[in-house]
Amino acid sequence: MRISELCERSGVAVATIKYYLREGLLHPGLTLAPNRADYDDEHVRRLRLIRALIEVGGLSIANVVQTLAAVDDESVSIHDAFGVAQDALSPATPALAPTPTSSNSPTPCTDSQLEVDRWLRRRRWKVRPDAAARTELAETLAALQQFGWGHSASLFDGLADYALEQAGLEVGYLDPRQDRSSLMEQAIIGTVAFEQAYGAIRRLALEHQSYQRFGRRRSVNA
Amino acid sequence: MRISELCERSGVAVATIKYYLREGLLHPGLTLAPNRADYDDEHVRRLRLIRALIEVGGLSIANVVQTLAAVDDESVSIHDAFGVAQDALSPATPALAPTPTSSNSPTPCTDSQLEVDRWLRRRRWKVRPDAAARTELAETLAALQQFGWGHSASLFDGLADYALEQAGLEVGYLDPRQDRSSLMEQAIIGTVAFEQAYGAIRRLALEHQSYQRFGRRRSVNA
DNA sequence: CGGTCATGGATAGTGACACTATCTGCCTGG
DNA sequence: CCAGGCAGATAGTGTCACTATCCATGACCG
Repeated sequence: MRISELCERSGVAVATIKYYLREGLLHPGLTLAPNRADYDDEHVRRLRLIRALIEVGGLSIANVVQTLAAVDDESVSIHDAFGVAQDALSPATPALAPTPTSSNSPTPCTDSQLEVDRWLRRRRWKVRPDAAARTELAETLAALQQFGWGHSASLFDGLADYALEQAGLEVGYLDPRQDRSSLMEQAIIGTVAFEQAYGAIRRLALEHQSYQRFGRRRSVNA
Repeated sequence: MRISELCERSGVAVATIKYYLREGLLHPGLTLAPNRADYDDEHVRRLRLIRALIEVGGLSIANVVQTLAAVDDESVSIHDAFGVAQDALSPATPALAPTPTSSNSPTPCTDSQLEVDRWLRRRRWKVRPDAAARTELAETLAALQQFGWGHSASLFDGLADYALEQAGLEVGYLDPRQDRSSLMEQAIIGTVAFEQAYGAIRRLALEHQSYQRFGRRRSVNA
């Protein structure tokens, strides 16, 4: 099919498809002539994956490139794919110490980092030492502490018990007998989409619970 | 204190503080003279909140403005604050039907939306009909369905049970006898930070579980 | 066979965003 | 009394994800 048909089927604008081709997100079509190329269902499928990663997962183009590279690289195992998807989802940390004019250190993040690392060891979770989520969790812990939410990483124990269980279900859902690329796609979409889903559900639950506790009397404010 | 001291104490660059003042994120200091203004601990505190919302929650400046407006508006109840924080966290939906060159409809989102709404009714969750998280969840569900993860919103039942429990704990942790602004801040930070925390923990758990299932034999790929 | 028009490929431009830099006069502390 | 920090205003920067324009080509249509 030609690019215009690919556009129609995927709902992605032609100019955007060309952009994705340039950036290497989408494999080039089969060139039939200098002004002719042929795209197939694989391209439609890939575009769906790209859009899902961007719209649902909120990934940047660069992260999508990395993730897709892992999908296409036959030497990357499913397990590694989870690592790739995980790191792509973790918001980029603005590196260490941007030193904002003053070299003052409002960064108790090192402490939190140590605490998080200890906490992971206690739980015996096998996680790469350089997993991006470690840092993210440390920063989050630091923020929570600053605003009066507990003090230690054991604050996360309940969360972690459940996350472990949920992750087990999710990983178990994957059927290793599927063809590799489907499996990869499913693993990656699962990683990003369930994360968004839990976030949304959590916010809905929070609203519901706060209604039960603080609501009913409509904003009368004493 | 003057702006340079505020900068030192908060770790935010002077130029950035000025920017926040312009954008209305930070209340102006007490003007003592055309070239003199006085800032206090409230400003330091507010800057901490702003940075936490931006760095931990990933909120845009515009969302931070909205959220802080709710914090400062005495007529907004705690319950409403959860709603505000929730909507600020939900990624902005690119409106309805951007019609990307073709008016083809690759949007089964309406179906998912109906399904999500029915699902919420079944659970008897009291949630604003226009809560942003509803739409977000519908889009996520659509994506999951496309890639072979189940079919109905009951996919989320387990997630929801746990989220409800967790949200109950979180809301229960707030002490209504605290002064209003602290309570608001704590509620808002809790909303955004626990969401990030769960995301990070979930990714760590996923990596651990996938290691148990697919790992050990290092990426040998058959 | 000739005209038209979508296409592939390249390059440049756009608008949003979150700052960042510069400039202009002031005060004010030393 | 004057060097220097400060408030306030305006303009500039870099990144990101597209989007628009251009050009030469060649497929399809009559």
